[in-house]
Amino acid sequence: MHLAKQYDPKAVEPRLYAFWERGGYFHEEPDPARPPFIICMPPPNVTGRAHLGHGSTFTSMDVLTRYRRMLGDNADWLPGLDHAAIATEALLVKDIAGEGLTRDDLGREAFVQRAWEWSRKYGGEIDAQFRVLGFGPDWQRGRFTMDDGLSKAVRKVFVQLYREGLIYRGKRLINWDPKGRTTVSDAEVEHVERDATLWHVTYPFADSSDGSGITIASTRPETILADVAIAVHPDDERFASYIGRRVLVPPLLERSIPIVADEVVDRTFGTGAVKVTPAHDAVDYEIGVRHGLPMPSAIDMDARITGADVGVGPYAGLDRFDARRQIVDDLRAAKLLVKEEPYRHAIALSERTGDVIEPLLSLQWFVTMTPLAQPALQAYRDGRLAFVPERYGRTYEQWLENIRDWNVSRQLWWGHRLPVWYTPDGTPVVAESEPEALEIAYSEHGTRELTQDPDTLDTWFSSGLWPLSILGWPEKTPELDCWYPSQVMITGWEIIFLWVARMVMLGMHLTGKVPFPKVFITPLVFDAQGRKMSKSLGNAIDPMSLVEKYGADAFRLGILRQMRLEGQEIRFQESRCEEARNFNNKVWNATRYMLSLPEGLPAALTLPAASAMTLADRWILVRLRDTIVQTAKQLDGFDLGNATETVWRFVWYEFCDWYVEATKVPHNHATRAAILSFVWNNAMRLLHPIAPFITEEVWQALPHDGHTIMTATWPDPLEIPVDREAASAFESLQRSADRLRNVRAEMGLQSKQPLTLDVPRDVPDEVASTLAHFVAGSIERVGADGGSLEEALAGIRARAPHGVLLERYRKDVLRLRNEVERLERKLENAAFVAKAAPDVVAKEREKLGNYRSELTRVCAARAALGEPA
RNA sequence: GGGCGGUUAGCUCAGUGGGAGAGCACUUCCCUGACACGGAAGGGGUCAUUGGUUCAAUCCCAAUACCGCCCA
Repeated sequence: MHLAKQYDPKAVEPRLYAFWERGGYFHEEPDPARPPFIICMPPPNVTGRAHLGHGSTFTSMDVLTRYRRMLGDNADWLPGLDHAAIATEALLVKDIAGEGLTRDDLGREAFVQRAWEWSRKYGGEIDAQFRVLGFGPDWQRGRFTMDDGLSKAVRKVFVQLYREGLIYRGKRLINWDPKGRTTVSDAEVEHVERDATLWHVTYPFADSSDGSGITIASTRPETILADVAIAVHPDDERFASYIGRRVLVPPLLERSIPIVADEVVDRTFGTGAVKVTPAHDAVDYEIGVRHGLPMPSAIDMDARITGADVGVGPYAGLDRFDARRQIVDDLRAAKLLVKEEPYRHAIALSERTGDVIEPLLSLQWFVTMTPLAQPALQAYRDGRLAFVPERYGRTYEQWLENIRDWNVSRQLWWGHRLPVWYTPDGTPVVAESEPEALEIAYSEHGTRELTQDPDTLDTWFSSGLWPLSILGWPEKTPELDCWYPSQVMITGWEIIFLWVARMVMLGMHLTGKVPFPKVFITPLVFDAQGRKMSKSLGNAIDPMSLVEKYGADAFRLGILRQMRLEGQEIRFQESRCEEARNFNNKVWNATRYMLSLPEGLPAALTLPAASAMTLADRWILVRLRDTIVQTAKQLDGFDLGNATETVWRFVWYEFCDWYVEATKVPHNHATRAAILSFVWNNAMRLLHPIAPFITEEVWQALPHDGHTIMTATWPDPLEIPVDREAASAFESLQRSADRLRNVRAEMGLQSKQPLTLDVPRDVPDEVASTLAHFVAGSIERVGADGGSLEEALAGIRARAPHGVLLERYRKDVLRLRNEVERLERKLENAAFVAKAAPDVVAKEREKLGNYRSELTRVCAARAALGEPA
């Protein structure tokens, strides 16, 4: 069999993925006889593309699913797509604008039709990208949040919550996204610090014409038009006499409003007096409610000034920001603007469109959250729901403790339409279907005339049902029986509120069960300077381009090795992928070496008799066993970065650097083919969840059982014989090799010039020649050492010019004396011996003994060269 | 304002209550019969600062400084 000198992932990966998919290895049926291991994929946006974030989150899911499948679990990773209403609709609106059309020109039906076409087109694209990355969810079970079954679940839940009194319609202050032309929930608003201006504006007293008044400070003068009061703190002596008086609203001066006292006013902000605009500010809204103030609006859903509720004079129809400029100018002209100061404050932006959020009073549908939040909080507090890393539990807890009602209606067309109809007099009828609504309308309201609410539901409403609906709920399916709750939810911290908490609340409310016992929060990916990756910064890296350069396995390895269990971010370095490509090449070439052995490889994976094994054989088996145990422990604890590191180190720094080298020594030939095959087969299985492609390719090329490594069993450490004494002796050999290589380097010896080693007669030929190979040395036998093999190895000296050896000994003596002195001091300290743990003291004593005997050897060697000790 | 992270080699980061490690980068040597996407040998750190606990602190505790994130 001929294998190319360099590993070429492009020649391997697509072929193997097709092989897996054809073989149906990603698919699983519910099997109550085996422990389930179910992960629901956070459904990517249907218009989305793979990005580096998928590198950490989705690779983690793939690794864990593959691992648990090999362990024999009933493992399934359930994929899907989210209809992502705002994002998709925004794209569509932009697209049809290119044709000179608006959403309304197209009409609802045609628009939705078009959204479906887009979904089919783009949904296929991200799935294809996931295949390139080697992700292996159970594609046959893929679901889309707009599918019939899932839509039915959404309607059912809405109706149920409504009938339980947990959904209501009300006029409340909502977050309006003018660009997206829809409301968004509190969780979709981000606060960003911006430079702004604080304008100090005087409102003249209505009852005097001497020009006196009260001055307030505001960053939003355009909302002055809808002011209904001025508020001051009740204990603020500066304004005590003003309370109850009225002022005129500038710059029109056509309306008068009262000055009220409210505890919420911050006396240190601005002038200490604030304007109150209940229809356009959350804090003002609360003041308005407390004082029974009217709540007129002056800004409409186009973010333009409107005179519908209140006189707005010449400003009617102006855009909110134009109106701001105009009003400031007019205030200045009227000498009512007393101060303009630069001011830095947080403004609210829509996470979906980036537009400045406009708080508006609007009639919308809301979910009452407190009754849903209580059980979700309880589940966390009594441990039925746990976060990894734990600290994210606090985030979850605090959000639920301060939860506010959830505005779920969206003024979009793409999404689940509200199952709400209105009678001619505006009475809402909530039902799962139109026929049912008609029935209710007739029996309860005596009419058959209904109009459906035009709004759709917040996308997260359907996402919140995902762990249930993906399994067929509300139908009773075998999948639901077996696979709900799932075992772990894996996602990024940015959607703990938007998604995780809502899944828990809805899942618990509908089934009484927490949808998953564990939430594993993966780090977010940033660029190497710690900046968020974005198109505008131009620092975004397309995972597809990394696969193109290094291969999917290298991409996965590269990003996994940058994951830290406790980390909240990865500063992504592309060099890590390059390193991983080199690692894969190493794996490939080690395989080539094995395939080139003249004696060939055995047909079966059997180990030689223990008595036949060499020192190196015994060592690598011990290392393999320890690696298996450690890797499994780390995977079980979601510590994927360290699990990857563990396998990597074993493969490269132990197996390739030491064991493979040892097998080149003729004394080690007899057992090498069997051990190499056995260890490498195990190593490939350990590595497979992390780097699925190359491990499959190598596994297939070497002795193996079964059709695919995907369904091979996870290595069992108990099947591996261990001889720790031999392993420890081999480690002495390694230390000897390190020391002797240093002598070689200090002598300036070229690699082809042999270094002669004085090896005691009682060191076996196999061991002596292995050491000689590592240092490119030749062996001269000297008198027996008499001690253990380990001691003999530690004492092996090189034949080198006296000067070189003396320099080496000088350094050794210095180092060893230092250690001996340090330990002597420590052990002479009565407090240490008395108070430290006995095993610590014993260990320190042993260390001291070792250093002393090594020092004795070095001194003796030095004396033999004629130097005083 | 409340909460949470981080500060270890030039860079990105591991790590442990008993005198600190990796990769990249750097220096030197080597295309040794798997691999130059490789091998070998090196240089480089008062483990942010200050106090405390302890026989012993880079590690635990407290405060400070700086960087970042979340919530309001």
